[in-house]
Amino acid sequence: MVRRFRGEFHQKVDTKGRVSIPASFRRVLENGDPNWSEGKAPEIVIVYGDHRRSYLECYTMDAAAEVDAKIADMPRGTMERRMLERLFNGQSLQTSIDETGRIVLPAKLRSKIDIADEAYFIATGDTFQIWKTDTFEAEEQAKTEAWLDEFPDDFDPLTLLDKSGG
Amino acid sequence: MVRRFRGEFHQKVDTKGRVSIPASFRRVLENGDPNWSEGKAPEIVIVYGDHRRSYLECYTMDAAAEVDAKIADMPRGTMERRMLERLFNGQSLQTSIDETGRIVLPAKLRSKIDIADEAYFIATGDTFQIWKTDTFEAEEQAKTEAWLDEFPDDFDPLTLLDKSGG
DNA sequence: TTGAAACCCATGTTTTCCCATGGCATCCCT
DNA sequence: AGGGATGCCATGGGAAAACATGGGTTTCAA
Repeated sequence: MVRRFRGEFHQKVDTKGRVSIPASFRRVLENGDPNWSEGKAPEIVIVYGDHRRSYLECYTMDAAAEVDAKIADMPRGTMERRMLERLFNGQSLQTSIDETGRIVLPAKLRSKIDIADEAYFIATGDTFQIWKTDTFEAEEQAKTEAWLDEFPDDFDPLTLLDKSGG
Repeated sequence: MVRRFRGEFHQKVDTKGRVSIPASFRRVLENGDPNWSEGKAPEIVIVYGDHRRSYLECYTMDAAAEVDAKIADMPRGTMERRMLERLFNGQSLQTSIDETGRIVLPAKLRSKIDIADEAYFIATGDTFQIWKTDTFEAEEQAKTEAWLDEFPDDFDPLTLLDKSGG
């Protein structure tokens, strides 16, 4: 029983916006959908956010429900709650994976993250992200490099594990 | 079985006040109407409120019943209850979705939120709202920007989830 | 008796569905 | 150990269904 997304993949996007979800991600989505059973189509929540976000963040149904519950626990009428509702309920899309393992990314989402015929998938634990390859390399890799540069050459990020959370 | 509204849409409003309810919202309204069955017209409750409210808030029948029940639990004769009854029962409208997926927004409601030929729909979880596009952008986006300015450039609002609730 | 609401019909577009194929890894039989 | 057989996977294309939208005509109540 796989619970966490792992790995990175480059997938083709066809003219209709169809993209194959990497098979290993599908297993996680299936397990994370309480309504799913063998032979059925697992569902997924894709958060695209506002103009400043340049990638799509994808949630299993369980993970999305968890976020929804947390939002519902926040006091009504606060700016925080309002903003999160806007982002998570408004600027998002729920869809399902077809029998061939694909989803359709509507033109709106494709143009938002500026992808044409290829998408880059990368796991982030209990969600995964969809990027335009170039954007990811420019934005994220650069950030990572910059961050790592602060440490010695032989620095192992895993040493951080024992510092914070404990 | 979809229970929550998700997404945002721009829909045309014709001269008769007819608007298509986004298909994915219709699925939620159908599921949230105890009297609905295949081929029938799901009902919806639209709360328009007093003069200071610049959007329409739309409830499934179940969600509306839930609010009604909560109001009914309040002590009779209190100002709070009276006010909520006025808002929720008085300043609201129950209607149904026709076979082509549309509702009719009466002239009164259209002029209240000042829409002419386009309406902006945005999900907020167990309800959705209808705005004039310009109003939404002016009021809400501005608030959002102002709020986000307090945070770093790459701030992800979802980080707030783990701060408060815990 | 007129304006608005309800009803019926029509159409272009988008989305979904169904079918098809080549590649790759695995399994299994000899 | 070879070598097909098997099955999942990523991807493509056409047909069918659903969707958003428009227009006319009848109803009905003020």
